[in-house]
Amino acid sequence: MNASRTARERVRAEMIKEITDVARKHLATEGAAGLSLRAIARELGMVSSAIYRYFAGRDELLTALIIEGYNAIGEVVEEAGARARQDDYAGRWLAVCRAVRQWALANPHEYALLYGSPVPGYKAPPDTVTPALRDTVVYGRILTDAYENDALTPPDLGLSAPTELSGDMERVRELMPRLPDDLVARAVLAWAALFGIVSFEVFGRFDNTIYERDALFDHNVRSLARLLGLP
Amino acid sequence: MNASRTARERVRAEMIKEITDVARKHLATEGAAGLSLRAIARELGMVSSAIYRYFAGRDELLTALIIEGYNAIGEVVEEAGARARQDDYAGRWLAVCRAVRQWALANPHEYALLYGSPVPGYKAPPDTVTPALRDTVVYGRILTDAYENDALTPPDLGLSAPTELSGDMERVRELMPRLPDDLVARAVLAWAALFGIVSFEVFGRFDNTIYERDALFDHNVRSLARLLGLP
DNA sequence: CTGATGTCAAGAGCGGTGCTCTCCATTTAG
DNA sequence: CTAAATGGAGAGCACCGCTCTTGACATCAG
Repeated sequence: MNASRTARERVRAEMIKEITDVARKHLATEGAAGLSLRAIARELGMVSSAIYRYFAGRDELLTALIIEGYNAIGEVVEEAGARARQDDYAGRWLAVCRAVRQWALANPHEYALLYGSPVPGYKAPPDTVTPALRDTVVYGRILTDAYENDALTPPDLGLSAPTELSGDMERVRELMPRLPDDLVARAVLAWAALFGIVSFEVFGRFDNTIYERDALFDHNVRSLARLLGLP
Repeated sequence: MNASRTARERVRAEMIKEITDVARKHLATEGAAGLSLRAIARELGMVSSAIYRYFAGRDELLTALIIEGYNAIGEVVEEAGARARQDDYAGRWLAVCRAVRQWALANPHEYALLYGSPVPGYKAPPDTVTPALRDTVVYGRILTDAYENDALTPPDLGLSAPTELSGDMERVRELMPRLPDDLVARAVLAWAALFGIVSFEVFGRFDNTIYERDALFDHNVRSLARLLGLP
């Protein structure tokens, strides 16, 4: 009976996978706004109402795609970070940044779904939190590794993080243990800057102006590395 | 006859303004995806098809809102930059950054429309280009002013912009004349970083982690100022 | 003043959407 | 074997963008 029950659940899981596969394909071509349950059902040869046996609605399907997306970018970032020589912290940072950018350029609509405007009316459920942090975890580990091996030598900017930030910095420190507040603040800045650069490029803000995008990206990311104190 | 024709055109212009006003209100509450021509018409007490006398379709209305948005943020940025002491370049930079952030926080949906994911299938017409650059023009002027008064002393990061970027940097230099390539590259980085930070905050990426957002923003923006060489 | 012209609101209608509900065949569990 | 759970199909609701036709009205030329 356990086997038969598993049989049903297996076909159900397969159905869910088919739906999300088609949905991801539509998302890639049309964007999140163009994601239509009816179109998905049509492509799967079933009627639209049948989709509701598997997803409570459009939002739930979107959530599944968001989680998949975070895991996808998290995975490429993890792999990129792992491929670099582990004691080459700047190299790991560069690899991570390139992985983020490459994935974003290859999957612009998914990137927009994850890092662009939030879908109005859509509230991210808690299950998205962990996948959403996969890439950031890799980033944090690089910084902590570098810091513990005395490989972080950030340039003095004549600034230090205000003490009122200590609570916030403490929370961020979960991702990058042991770093002092000043460095945590810089880490947040660099991470936000990375996605600012990538978003500018993916969302078309470089059109008709910047053409040597690989070179500019690498250069900017290296500048951020220096800001963080990576050699 | 000219007067009468103007009379007609005046009521037409007023109609257009009423439509965009209502549309902006809906945009602010529902977001771009929830912008409905029918709902706008309903609120104006007319039938949806009448809207098409003034706008060719949803996209054209969206374009009007985008242009208005760019002008709105451009205006607050211009004013903020003008209010600061003109020889206080770092102060002007800080004022501009704060203006961007404040406007974004006050108008999150409009900000998302301008700097978030592009609306799928929507192609920005050329009329949006000039308004889109209003804020950036202010930014460029600050940098050029500072540079010409020898007030830009960027820290040496041991990097210089690769020569293949010279063409791109030349184009960007239209906004910030005379700056050397290295500084132009840093300027692009800092500008993208600014919008990265603001987007993180507006799009909810700081939720449950960062609470002292004013302080963190100011600190990060000051760090960027140092990176640019602003005192 | 009259007739032609241009403008615009209204309404009907098309094809699309998310979502709900009922009906029914099949599969599963006891 | 029977009762319950499952899931597909279909109809239908309210909404959407958009198009087309119709009729009221204001403007203009003769």
